Amino acid sequence: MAVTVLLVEDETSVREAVRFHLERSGYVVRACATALEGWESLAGADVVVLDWMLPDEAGIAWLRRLRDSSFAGLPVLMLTARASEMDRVEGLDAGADDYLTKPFSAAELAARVRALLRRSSGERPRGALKVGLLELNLDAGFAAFNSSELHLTRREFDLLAFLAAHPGRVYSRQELLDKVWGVDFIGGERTVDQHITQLRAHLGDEPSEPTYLETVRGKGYRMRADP
Amino acid sequence: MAVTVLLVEDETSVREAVRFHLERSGYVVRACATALEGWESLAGADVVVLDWMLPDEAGIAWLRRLRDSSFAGLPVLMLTARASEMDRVEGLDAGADDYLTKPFSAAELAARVRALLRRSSGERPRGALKVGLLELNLDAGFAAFNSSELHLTRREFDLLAFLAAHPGRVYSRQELLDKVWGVDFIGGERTVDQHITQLRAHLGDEPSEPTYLETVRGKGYRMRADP
DNA sequence: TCTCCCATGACAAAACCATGACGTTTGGCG
DNA sequence: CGCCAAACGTCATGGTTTTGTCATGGGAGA
Repeated sequence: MAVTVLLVEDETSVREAVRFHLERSGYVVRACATALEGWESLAGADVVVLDWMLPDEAGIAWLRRLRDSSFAGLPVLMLTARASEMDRVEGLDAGADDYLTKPFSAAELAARVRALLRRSSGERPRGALKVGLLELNLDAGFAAFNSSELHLTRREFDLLAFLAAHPGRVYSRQELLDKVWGVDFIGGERTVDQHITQLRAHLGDEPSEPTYLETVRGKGYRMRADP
Repeated sequence: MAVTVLLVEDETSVREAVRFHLERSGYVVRACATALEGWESLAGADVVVLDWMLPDEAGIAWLRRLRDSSFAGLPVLMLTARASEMDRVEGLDAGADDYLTKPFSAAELAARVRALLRRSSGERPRGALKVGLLELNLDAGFAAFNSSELHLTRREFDLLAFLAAHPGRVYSRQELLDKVWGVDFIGGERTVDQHITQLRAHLGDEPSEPTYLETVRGKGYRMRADP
C-alpha cells in the first residue's frame, strides 16, 4: 500500500534533503547516488525523482532508456538547476512528466509527486460507448439518447455505463453491486431494481417490452445487444 | 508547462498510435476524431497534428479555416497517405507547416513535432474563445458577456477559460485544481466551488438552471456545450 | 499602508440514494 | 384453469452526502 519513490541524485546533500521531505510526506524513499544504481532499483517503484544534472549527461540518457524499457509508463519528475525553455523542451522530449527547478520548497516537491501519482494512477481515457440510440462518453461524463442529452445521476450513469460496456451479458444484482457500487457496499439487492427503473424512465423503456434494459427473471439484468 | 498537441485524426488505430508515441515523448495529447471536435478543442493547443484525409475534404477546409481564425499562427503538421507532388503543393498552399507521409516512424513524428515547436517557440498565440454570449480573449486576458466587459479576477478568468476551452466535458475539482491552480496547490477542493459561485454571479447563471456553468453532482463542473 | 483577492470554515439548502411497503407480473403445479 | 409463491416494478420517504453561499481573516501586490 505504501507508495515508493525512487530518487536518483548524485549530490549527497540534495539527496538527503529530498529523502527527508518525501519520507515526511509519507512516502517510502529508495535513494540512489548513481544512474546505474537507480536502474537496478527500478522494480517496485511507483514514481521516479531524477536529477537532470547527473555526471556525463547520465540523466537524460537514463530517462530515454527508461522510456524504451518495460518501465516506460513510470511517471518521472526531473530536478534541474536550469530553467530555460531549451532545457524544458529537451527534458519533455526525453520523456519527463514534470519539472522542478532548484531551489524548490518541500511542499512543492511533495505536491508535484502527489500530482504525478494522481495523474498516473487516477484517470486513464476510457473512451466512448454506443448502443442503439444511446451514447455514452465515459471521459466527458456525458450521456445522450437520440442525440439529446440525458441528465443522469452518478449511480445511474455508472450503472448504465457498466451494462452498456458489456451488451448481451446478464449480470446478477450482486455482480452489479460489486462492480458498480463496490464490493464494500452493504445493502439490499433490490436497490439495483430502483436504479434500473429510473434508467428505464430516462430511456423510455417499458419493462414488458424493453429495447435496452432487459430483465432476466431469476438472473438479473442485461443491456440488449440489438437495440 | 506541458506542451499540448492537438491531434485530429478520424481513423481510430492511427489516432491511438500517434497519441501513444506523442505521449511517450512527453507531450500532452488532445485527440479528436472529427474536424468539428478538433475545432472546439483548439484553445490551449501548442501544435496541431492533422489528418489530411478526413472525410469530405474536411482536412484542407479545416486548415484553411484555421488560417483565417485567431489561431492562424498555430503550427500545423499534416499527415497524409498520399505522397504525390500535387498533394504536397496543395497542402503547403493551404497553410500546413510540415508534412508527414504514412506510414511514418515514431521517431520521425516526434522529431517533426519538436522541430515545429522550436520554430514557433517565442510567439505562442493562444487565441480567443466564444461560448454563447461569452467571449474570452486569452491573449489580452479580456472577457466579455453579451458584448459588455466582464471584470474577472485572475482565478476567475483562468477557471472560466479552462472550462470554456473544453465545453461539454466534466472536470473534477481535483482536475481543475491541477490545471488551473497548478499541481502544487495545497488546499481544499471546495475552493473551486467558491469561484464557480462567483463566476455564476458574473454570468447571471442560476445553479439550478445553469446556462453555462453546470454542476455535475458527485463528479465536478463543466461548461455547457450548448449555451 | 491600503486595497483587492483568495482560501477556508460554517451553516443552510438541495440532490441523491437506499430502503420498506405494496401492487403487479410471472411461472409452476394441482 | 385457477391458485400460490416468488420475483419484479414502483412509489414515497427519511437519512446521508454533496453543493451553495456567507462571512472572515490572511496575504500579495500596488
